[in-house]
Amino acid sequence: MSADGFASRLLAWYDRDGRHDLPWMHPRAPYRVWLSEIMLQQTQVQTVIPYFERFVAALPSLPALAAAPQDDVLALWSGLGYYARARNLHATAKICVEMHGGDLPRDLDALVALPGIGRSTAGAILAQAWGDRFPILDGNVKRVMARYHGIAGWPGTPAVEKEMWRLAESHLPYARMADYTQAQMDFGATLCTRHDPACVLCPLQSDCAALREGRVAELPTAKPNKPVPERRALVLLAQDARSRVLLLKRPPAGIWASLWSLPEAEDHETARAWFGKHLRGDYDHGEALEPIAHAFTHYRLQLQPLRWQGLGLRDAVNDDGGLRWVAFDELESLGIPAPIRKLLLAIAPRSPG
DNA sequence: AACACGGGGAT
DNA sequence: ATCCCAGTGTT
Repeated sequence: MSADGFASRLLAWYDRDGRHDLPWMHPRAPYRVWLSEIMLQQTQVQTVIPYFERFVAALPSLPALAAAPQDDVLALWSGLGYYARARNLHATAKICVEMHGGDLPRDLDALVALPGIGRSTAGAILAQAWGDRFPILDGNVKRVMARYHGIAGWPGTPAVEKEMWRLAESHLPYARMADYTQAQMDFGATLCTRHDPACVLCPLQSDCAALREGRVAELPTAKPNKPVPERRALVLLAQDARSRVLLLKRPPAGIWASLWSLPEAEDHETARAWFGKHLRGDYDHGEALEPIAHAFTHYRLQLQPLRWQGLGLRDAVNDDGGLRWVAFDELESLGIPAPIRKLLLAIAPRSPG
């Protein structure tokens, strides 16, 4: 074990107080570890668990994922956010079937070369799936390193991050790498938390710089914040005589890439033009529904839905591959942005509200 | 170095 | 309201 006792103390804590029953641990197979690590990027454990269970039930192996249609993968991801993760996951599965015999490569650089896998995720996969000796540097480890070593400066800056990689590497044990990796994440998520960490219970309290210096609350240094812009848009909620809803597949890049959503327009002029080109009916008969406010990390979005019923498509646009009438009972099989899904469920027949 | 990329939970 | 989370990819 490393000489300073960091890892051995963390492992002893993990044996008693860590989480040993997370779904991706039983079995702790490479495919499941990989999937869990991707889902857990910027996403908390309790959010991920039901998505993970549903995903592995539908696509239990890497080759099964590789063979699945993209719409199926996005439907399984729908509501989890950061949909590039799902597209990269799918792309990586195909590459692994093509180049690595249907398995993930057991090699750091080969993993990092795959879409959606950076250095931290690659280390987490190698350590948890095979016990290989690589560090991770996620938000938990950054927080623990900042406090334990008294490192000031936002961890997103390259200089701070580089120093933290070095420190994380310096603590690696020579055995139990899978448990050690899980231990760090459990420790950061449940004891050395962002707010009100349980320092009195901490196995590292005797050597923690932040605790010694009374800087626990101010470390790690918060990200400098900037004002977030607001964007407004109209969304067109067209229904046909059978109450089906007209959905449009979004472009493969940008926000909500490749998901099915409602047609959007910047203003009424643009909306009217789009309506006239694609639909038969009277734009001015649209009913304005309650606006939807949706907050992203980097901007706020206010959507104003306009609803029409009993419409038809113009004959000429039936071949448009990105447009589709969708019945309410088909919604669960498609990848749809969370606020749009919520809106559609609110107007569904026999729905609450 | 800064930004894009979702959604939910905590305060 | 605001922050931030088991980050990565693009510019």
